[in-house]
Amino acid sequence: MIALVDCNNFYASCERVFDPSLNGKPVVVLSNNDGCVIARSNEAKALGIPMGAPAFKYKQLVEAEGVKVFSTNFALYGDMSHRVMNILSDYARDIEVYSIDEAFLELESGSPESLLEQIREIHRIVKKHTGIPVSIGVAQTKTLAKVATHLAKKDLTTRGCKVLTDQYEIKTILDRLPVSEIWGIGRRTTKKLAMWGVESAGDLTRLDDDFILRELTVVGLRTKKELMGEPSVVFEGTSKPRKAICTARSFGSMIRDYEYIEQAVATHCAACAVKLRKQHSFASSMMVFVHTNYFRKDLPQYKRNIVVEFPATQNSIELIRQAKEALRKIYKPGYDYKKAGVILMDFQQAEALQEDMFTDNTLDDKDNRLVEALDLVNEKYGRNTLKIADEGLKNKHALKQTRRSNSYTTRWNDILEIKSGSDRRHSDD
DNA sequence: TCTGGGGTCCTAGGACCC
DNA sequence: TCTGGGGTCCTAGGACCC
Repeated sequence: MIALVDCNNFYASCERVFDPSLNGKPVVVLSNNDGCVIARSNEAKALGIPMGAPAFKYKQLVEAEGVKVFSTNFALYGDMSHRVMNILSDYARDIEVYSIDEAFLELESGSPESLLEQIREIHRIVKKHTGIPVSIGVAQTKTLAKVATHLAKKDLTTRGCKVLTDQYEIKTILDRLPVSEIWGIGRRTTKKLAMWGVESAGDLTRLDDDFILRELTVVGLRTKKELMGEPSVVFEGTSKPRKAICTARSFGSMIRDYEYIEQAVATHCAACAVKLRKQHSFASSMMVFVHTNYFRKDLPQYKRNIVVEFPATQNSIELIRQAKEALRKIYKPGYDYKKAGVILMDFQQAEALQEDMFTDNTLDDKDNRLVEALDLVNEKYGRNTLKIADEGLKNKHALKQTRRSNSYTTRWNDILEIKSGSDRRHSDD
C-alpha cells in the first residue's frame, strides 16, 4: 500500500509554528526577490489570492485585509522538512521523499480500518512533534494515493486522512474528478483531452489503450493504469542521487558589470558544488546561462547558455574555474542582465569514479582537503561562514527579501526566546 | 517599479556504426 | 530505375511536477 503525506500550506505552516499569533490569520510566503506568491494559508486562499500571483498586483488587498507577508526562508523550511521526513521514516517500511513537503510511504497492507488507524497515528505524531499539519491518503498506486490525499485535504469529514481502496468508491470518485486534477495531467493535456470529450478521471480510464499511447505516449498510459489500480509509476524508495543540480537566481536589480555577474555565477556554482558533494557525486560537465529581463520589452534582450566538459570533479575551486571560463565565452557587454545560473550534469558516483591517470580527483590532494574543511566549517557555523574569494563579498546580485522571518532552527542568533508570563508563546512542548 | 527555482521524463531527429 | 536494416548515442524541445 502506498501513502502520500502532504504538508498543508507548508511554508505558511512553518512560519506559524514559530509565531502562533499567525494562527487564524491570512499568511502568504513570497518567492525569491519577493516576486510572487508561492504559499498561502487557508485564510489567504479564501481571500482569493491565487498561487503564483505577482505580489505587486495584490498589494492593496494585502493591506486592506491585514495579510501577513513573508519572504522565503529556505533554511527554516528545509530544516522543518527534515524533521517531518525523519518522523515519517519511523512509521513506514520505506519512504520516498518526493519534494520539500511531500513523501510517499510504503505501508504494510491491511484492512481499510487498520490502514486508517495507522495514518491517523502518523498525522497526530507529526503535528505533535513538529507543529506541521499534514494530509494523508492511502491507495494501491501513487496516482490514486494522490487522489486520496486530495480528498483528505478537501473533504473536512476525513479530518486529514483518507483510505481509498474500495473499488466502488474509487469509481464514483473518479467519475466526479476533473482530469486536470490528476497527477501528471497538466494544462496542455487537459486541453487535448477536452477535444475528445474527456472531462473526468473516469472518462480517461475508459479511453482505448492504443489511442492513449498514440496521443499521450507511455506517460498517459501509465496514468490510466495507475487510476485503474495497476502500479505503473515505480516507488523509488529512499532517495536516489540527483542527475542534475541547478542553482539559478534572478538578481534583486538588473546588472551590467561583468565583475558582479561573475560573482553571481561563482556563488551559484559554489552552491551547486555543495549539493554535489552532499550526494557524493562528481560532475563532468556544466551549463552556465545568463539572460536579460524578459518582461522589459523596452530593453534589448539577450540570452545564451554554454555547456563545458571537464574531468569529473566535486571540487568547488575547479568547478568555479570552469564556470568563469564558460561565462567569459557567453557574456556580452552592454546589456542589463536579470538572471544567471549554473547546472551541473553528467554525474558519476564516488564508488564508480573512473580514474583519469592524468588528473588527480581523489580526496587527498590539497585543494580537495581544503574544500572538505570548508564544508565542515559551513556545516557547523552556518552557510557562508567561509566562501571562495570568487564569490565576492559585495553581493551586488543579492536577493530582495524585505520580510524574511528568523532562521529559528538553523542560526544560533535566531533561536526563539521563551519568556514566562503573559509573553509566553508556546502553551505546550 | 514589481512576474521563482529546481527538478524529471519522453520523443523526434540527426549522426554514426556495422 | 535502383538507393538496407538495425542499433546506439546525443541533443533540443515539450510537458509536467512541486
